[in-house]
Amino acid sequence: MAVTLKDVAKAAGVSVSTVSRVVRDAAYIDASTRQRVLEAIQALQYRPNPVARRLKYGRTYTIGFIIHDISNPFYGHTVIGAERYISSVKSPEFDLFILNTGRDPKKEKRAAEVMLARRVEGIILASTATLECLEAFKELTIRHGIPIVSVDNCLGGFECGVVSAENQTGAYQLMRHLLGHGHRRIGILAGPDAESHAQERVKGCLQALLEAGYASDQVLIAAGNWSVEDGYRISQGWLKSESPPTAIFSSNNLMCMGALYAVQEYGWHVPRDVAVVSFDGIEFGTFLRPVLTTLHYDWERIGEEAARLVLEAVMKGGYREQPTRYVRVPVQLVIGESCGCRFASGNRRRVWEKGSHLHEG
Amino acid sequence: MAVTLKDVAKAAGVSVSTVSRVVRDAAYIDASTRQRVLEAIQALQYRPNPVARRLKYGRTYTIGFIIHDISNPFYGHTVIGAERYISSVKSPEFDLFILNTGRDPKKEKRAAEVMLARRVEGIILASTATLECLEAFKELTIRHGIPIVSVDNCLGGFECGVVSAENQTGAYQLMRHLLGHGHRRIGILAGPDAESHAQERVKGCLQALLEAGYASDQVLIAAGNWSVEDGYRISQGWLKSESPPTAIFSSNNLMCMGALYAVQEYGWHVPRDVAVVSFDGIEFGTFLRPVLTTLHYDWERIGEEAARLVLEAVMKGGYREQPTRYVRVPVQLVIGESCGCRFASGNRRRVWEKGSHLHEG
DNA sequence: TAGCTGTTTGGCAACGTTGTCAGATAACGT
DNA sequence: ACGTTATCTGACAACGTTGCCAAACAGCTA
Repeated sequence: MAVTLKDVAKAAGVSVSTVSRVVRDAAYIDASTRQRVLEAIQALQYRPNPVARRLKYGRTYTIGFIIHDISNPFYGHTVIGAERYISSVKSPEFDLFILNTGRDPKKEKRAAEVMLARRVEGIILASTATLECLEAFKELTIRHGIPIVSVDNCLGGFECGVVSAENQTGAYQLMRHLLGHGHRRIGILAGPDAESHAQERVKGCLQALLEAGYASDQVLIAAGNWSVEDGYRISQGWLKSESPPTAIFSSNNLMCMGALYAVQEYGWHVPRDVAVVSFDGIEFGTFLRPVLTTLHYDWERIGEEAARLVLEAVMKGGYREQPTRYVRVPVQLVIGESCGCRFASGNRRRVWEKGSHLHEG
Repeated sequence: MAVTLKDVAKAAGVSVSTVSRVVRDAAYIDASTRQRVLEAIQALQYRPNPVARRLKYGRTYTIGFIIHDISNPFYGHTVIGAERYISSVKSPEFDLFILNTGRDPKKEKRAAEVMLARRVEGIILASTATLECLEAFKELTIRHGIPIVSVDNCLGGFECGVVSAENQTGAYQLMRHLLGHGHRRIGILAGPDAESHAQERVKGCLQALLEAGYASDQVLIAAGNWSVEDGYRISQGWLKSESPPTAIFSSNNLMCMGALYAVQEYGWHVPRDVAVVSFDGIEFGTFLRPVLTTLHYDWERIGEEAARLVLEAVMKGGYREQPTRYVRVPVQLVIGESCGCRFASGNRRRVWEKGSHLHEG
């Protein structure tokens, strides 16, 4: 069906080896022969068969991307960044094999096996790995030598790359800004204890609180699983308690939306009755009222860096010669109205214009 | 490096053919032999090499997914749906090869060539194909026999599958609902003229307007390119005109956000001064104030149907025996506050609970 | 002329599968 | 005893590449 080297060889009146050499731009080819072969390739519209190449080289040139939820725009941006980097690498060209685990723990558990079956050469992990899965991924690296780069989560127990935002200093900045408005009682919506970036964000918060001289009974901390539901549930509990917080710090965007919903349902107003800020922006968040005060960072860049790290490791044959590497992506405080700043809404600029986020300093 | 049939054969003391037969579950295998082979497979953790299989069969078992913007949650849902369907099909297993074209016309133009180079067997097209690209894709189908399924856009000039929402009847419903509030002047933010679903949505609008006895000078129609910018620009123009609309119908979510922004910037209030409704919901749109009145439909389902159609065509060897097929996904009117209904906000339910959208009738 | 080096080619065996073909063995009816 | 059939197995040639090896030939030097 498709045009092969053999067809080109016949058309050009040379051997298959010669055509292959021209295609691969190898040395020792007569100029006139090359010309003839190139013409035949052009005429027949020959395209090398990547499958045959892969078999020959015993490699798949495939990077697996395990992702929790592509429909979350932030992860979508990560995919875009990773795809951009990977498609920018020519010879050899790599494929991205995307596996969306959704919220299905079964699928997440099977992810490692799927990756092995597809024989991916490296993995980008943008999924909250449970302890059980962690073991499986550890095995992938240790027994099969498949390098792993984790997005926004520092996996323990084995060598892997990590790309994440400046979690601690970011949370510190955001919390500091919030505290500038003088709050008596702060609620912190944390992520799962087991996840390193959740810890880092809490750490940054506590650092700011400590510096500002807050007492432990002025601070509420509760861990959610990053979901809207948990943000809602926890915030609701706080609001109904006898001393509700005057400000809520959410560790991610989804929980923040849950918090906003809870506040609104309770009949309170943001920021008049309770201030709300969030690590992570919200896609099209400027259309929310009040506009959120958030910590903004470039998710495409995160995807790009993850792809770079994993490809570098693949080229070098795993992490044997490359120790765990961390890449930190800078964050930027984006001040909106939800923190209680006196910012007039007329001051805002259109957020869909790239790079137009307001920032402090 | 990796375990091959040969290794298993040696371990089990049989020939490669025999192992292959066991793996493929072929007939004529002695029970005890099969047992021995299976044990060897288990012991050595043998996994068939998909690359070798593909080469042997001369197929790639790959479906290309050309997507305009994965970071748009709606397209993200489409990917999830397509991925779910494709991964549900076993023997043979197919891969999804995702190509994000972004807003880069160059990349979009090269998409067809990339798909040919990767030798995909079918294509899902969720990208606004320019006329130029259309020619390239036409060639893919006609000359190379690669079936194409278009998402939300009916490509002309060649046989292909189409999956889209009930555009016309949906727009009709939504517009009818809007008209129920008695408007004197309606602005319609349309999509590009060249795209069939843009036309269908306008058609539905006009149908409702005609039925309601609206005169042509009461209706404004302007075509945008689905972007926030265009929605903003066009709406701004309308608002500044001498007789601004009392209601705006947006053909998609992004343009609607632009419209909301323009209205707000102009100092008007939705829905008091101008009502706004939109085809397409907005991810987490219930967190917007006022809550939008929209037309909701299941994007995962769209991706699923697209994958089903394209796989069916691939199995049958192109569209030769299968005429163009349309799949229409039902829509649902979701009534919020932006249309001017008296709906109290307390009535709303939490939208992140699946399937909890309010609907009429 | 013979021997060397350098360039240009084609042949061929892989890579890991699959499926055909033929050979081997056992079980059957005549 | 024979052929016939059914069951089981191994050898082998593909699939489209690549890269090694050797062959062929040119242009050198001695």
